[in-house]
Amino acid sequence: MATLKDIARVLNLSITQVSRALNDHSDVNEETRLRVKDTARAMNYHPNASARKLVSGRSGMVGLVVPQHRKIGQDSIFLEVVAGLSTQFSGRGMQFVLHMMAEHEPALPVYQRLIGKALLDGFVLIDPQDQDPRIDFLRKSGIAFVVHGRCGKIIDYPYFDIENEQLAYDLTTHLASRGHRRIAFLNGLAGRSYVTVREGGYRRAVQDAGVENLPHLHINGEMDEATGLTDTVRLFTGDAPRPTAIVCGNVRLARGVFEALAALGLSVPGDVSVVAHDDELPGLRASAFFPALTVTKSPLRDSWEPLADCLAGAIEGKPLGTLQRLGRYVFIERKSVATVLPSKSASNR
Amino acid sequence: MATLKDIARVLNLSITQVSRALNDHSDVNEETRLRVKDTARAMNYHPNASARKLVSGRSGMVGLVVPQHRKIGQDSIFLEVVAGLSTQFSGRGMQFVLHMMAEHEPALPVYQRLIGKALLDGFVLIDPQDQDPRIDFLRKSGIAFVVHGRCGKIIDYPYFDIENEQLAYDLTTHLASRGHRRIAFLNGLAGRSYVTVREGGYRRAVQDAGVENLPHLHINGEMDEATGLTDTVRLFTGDAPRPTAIVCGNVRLARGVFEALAALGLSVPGDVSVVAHDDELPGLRASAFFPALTVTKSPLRDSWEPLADCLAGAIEGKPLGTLQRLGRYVFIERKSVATVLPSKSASNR
DNA sequence: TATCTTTTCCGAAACGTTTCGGAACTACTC
DNA sequence: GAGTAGTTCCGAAACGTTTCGGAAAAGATA
Repeated sequence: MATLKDIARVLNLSITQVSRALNDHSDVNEETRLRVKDTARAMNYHPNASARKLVSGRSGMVGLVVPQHRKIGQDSIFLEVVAGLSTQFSGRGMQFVLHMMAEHEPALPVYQRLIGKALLDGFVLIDPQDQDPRIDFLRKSGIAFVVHGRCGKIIDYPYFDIENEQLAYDLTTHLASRGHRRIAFLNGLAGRSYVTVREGGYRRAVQDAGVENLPHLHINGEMDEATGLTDTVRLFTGDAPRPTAIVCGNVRLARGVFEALAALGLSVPGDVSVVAHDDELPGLRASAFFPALTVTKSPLRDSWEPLADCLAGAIEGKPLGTLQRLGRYVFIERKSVATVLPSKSASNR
Repeated sequence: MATLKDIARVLNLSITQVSRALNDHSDVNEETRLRVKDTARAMNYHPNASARKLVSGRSGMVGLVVPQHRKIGQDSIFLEVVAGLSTQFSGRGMQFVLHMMAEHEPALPVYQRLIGKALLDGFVLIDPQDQDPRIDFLRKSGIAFVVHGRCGKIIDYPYFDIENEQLAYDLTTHLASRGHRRIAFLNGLAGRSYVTVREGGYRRAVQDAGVENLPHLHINGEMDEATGLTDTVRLFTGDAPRPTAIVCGNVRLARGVFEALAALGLSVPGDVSVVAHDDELPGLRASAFFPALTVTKSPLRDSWEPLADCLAGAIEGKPLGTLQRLGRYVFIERKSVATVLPSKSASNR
């Protein structure tokens, strides 16, 4: 591999000057700069990342640490995350390191080790929990990072997030405004920050609508088809007051809900109205549901670019203000919601 | 971060001796070694990977370069590959770099750049093609690599592979031995080395069975359900002589075949016998088919450990003999094959 | 002519590690 | 007591880059 020394020898220049020419420093003759860049290209020179990291502290590498889990082979969201982030960073000439932990390995020591080795410039954090210790840890280590989501009270770190509170509020309120009084919410696994935040939005909407809050209508769980199906069956077979509408945390849950309702002989939206948040998961189109599903839409795919932007910015030391971004979502009304007549909404079954 | 210098200062030793103690060299007092290791742990020292790479040439990082493609969100094999390899390397204290290329970006310059930066110790190559230029390129660059599969005539590089020729031969011969004379083979995309090799095994089996080779019965294509379905429909609706048995390149194709046959009103194995190779893809169990599918089984999941082994060995400079491994497969006979009577096999439709 | 700027260049040090070639010391052999 | 062998240590160089603090040359100003 060609080094600075090789180029310097060929051009009869000092290593210093070659380095400065390649890095566009000011005190190098324009003609020299061109000569240097040309021969660098000709000798297909690439700066040695290790040497550069050693002296400048930058390696151009970022990391993602994720726990291995049994069902990872079917976790299409994980796939989306990895493919998206990798594409983003590769496109910026950065290296993307994927570190999979053993299933229940504690995360902090892993970050500790990786930081110790000093080869990563920063981390992407996904799936933040309500009180996520990783954030504090990384903040204290002084390494750059960006969070996909927000958590905690003091949000003084780079993040990309969508307005989960408002989105849950909008979905729930949409149903309430159509006369629904008992609205179920199939939310994600408790503990995840976006799940908690969405729960807040749902609560606020229920309160604003002046509806009694029935705890059994808010359900936490895995966000897959099977969960959507079983939760729906439970909602409509017990003795508890049954909902007339369901808000689903994502489209996959909604898929399960539709199946369960069909199996129970209930029609959408005739008997039950359904809405969902739509991350645009691969192989599931809300518009192709029957009836087409009313959603708030905010493609997960749009996250990777701002996330990579923010992390790159954080590494370069840009001010925090430019590193905190919110993604947009749109409300798309389709055919899965019906208006409830006052009399019907008062009946119990 | 603690460095060798820090430890040396604390223990009143030279940097040299601390380094040698930590790396278990012979000429350091046993008691010193312990003292060094203890304080290193106490100061939570981790060797700086860049510095190490710079002088020793090893960074402990390996890379996988894959092209981005439209349907990557649903490519569960890709997911399996990434999760499997990452877990393996992370478990060995190595870093796994995932580089996604733009959709039709040429691969060689990407490898060139990555090698130039000199931060990776080696590469994992997946999806080798019949004449894969990457292999020659990496060989010439002198960097370590391991191939998932084999290709070309001179196989003088580390690889992990399964016996694709023999496996296709076994599946086809199994059907021939049950009296089938027209056996279709739904193979993968032409050009991939394992597809070509399997085609060879199929050809050999057909020849050994003394059966006429009907070109229209060997079909190349994507290995998904949709392809299995459409290919089967085509096989059973044209004027060409129809098969009495089908060999599927994987279980997902077989799924599509089963669906198509059901739609066509043909029974398995009464009207058509079906066998497949089983990589144990997530969410698809050959034993849960109805009727249960006869397969050659060789879980993809068993590839990652030997692949990582071979690459690590290649980086350490182990002899080639230990770096070329073959995975086993087992033949599992179930219920999807019937014996054909001579009279029936002679009829045309 | 002497002093000051500006432009263009360079030597040397530094980053943290590994490793080569010895040095110092002890213990043993003849 | 000289030589040999073994054990335990260390200084210095090297890897390839960036950057600090100047230096040399040329032109402008006094």
